[in-house]
Amino acid sequence: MEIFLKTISSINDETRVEILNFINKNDEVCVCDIESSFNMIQSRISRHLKILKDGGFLKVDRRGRWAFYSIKSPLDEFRQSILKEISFSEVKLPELNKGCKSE
Amino acid sequence: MEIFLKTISSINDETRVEILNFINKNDEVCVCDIESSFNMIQSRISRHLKILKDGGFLKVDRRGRWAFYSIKSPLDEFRQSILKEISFSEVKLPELNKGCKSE
DNA sequence: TTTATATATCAAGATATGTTGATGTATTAG
DNA sequence: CTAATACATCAACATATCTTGATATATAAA
Repeated sequence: MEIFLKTISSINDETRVEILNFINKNDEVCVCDIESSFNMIQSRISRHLKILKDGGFLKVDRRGRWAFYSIKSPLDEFRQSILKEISFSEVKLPELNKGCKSE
Repeated sequence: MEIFLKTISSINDETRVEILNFINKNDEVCVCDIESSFNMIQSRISRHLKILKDGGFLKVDRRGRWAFYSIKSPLDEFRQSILKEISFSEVKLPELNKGCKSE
């Protein structure tokens, strides 16, 4: 039950659904790209990413000073059905906007 | 998006997940049966039932002075997958306890 | 028609969650 | 080593949600 509710609460927020859909469509993105694509401050993005990760949807790969987030793989059937439902739900999908100042 | 979030928020609560699972296992129950099976006050049960109904999971059939709740039928694939996941999630399932004083 | 039962809804208080700005940590460029 | 960049976390405030007790409505029994 705990895991189920953690999964559900992680997607019980408009911003997180949009971020999850964004990552799902863009394969792998770093925090500053999400930040500039959504025009939201970094602490907000970071918090939501943590919740989505704890909800079992995302994985992180830290390379250099960046944290690259992508859909966890393999993803169980239930979370897959959620991603599918989200992609059918006309969620706002901003353009990918590279926000990092270095490389 | 609105519908998706309404669906998700309706199951983002331990009590509602338990009630939903309870109704799913018992086919059709009235409010006072849920009230006495869960040992919760009526206004609380009533509120949660409304939210689950608005979330697209339940339907009501009013007969006499009772309101009988059951799983909405037909149920779309996404909500079906949620019910399935709940039944796999070791949710507390109280005994059906008839709570109505009349008949 | 008066009363009891079944259910719904509302207001108030308690609790949980989201947003922001500040600060902490890690990595890398200079 | 110092400074800049990328990211995480925390405290404070704002907002949303849940619980309870009171009240409203509807049905049916007496």
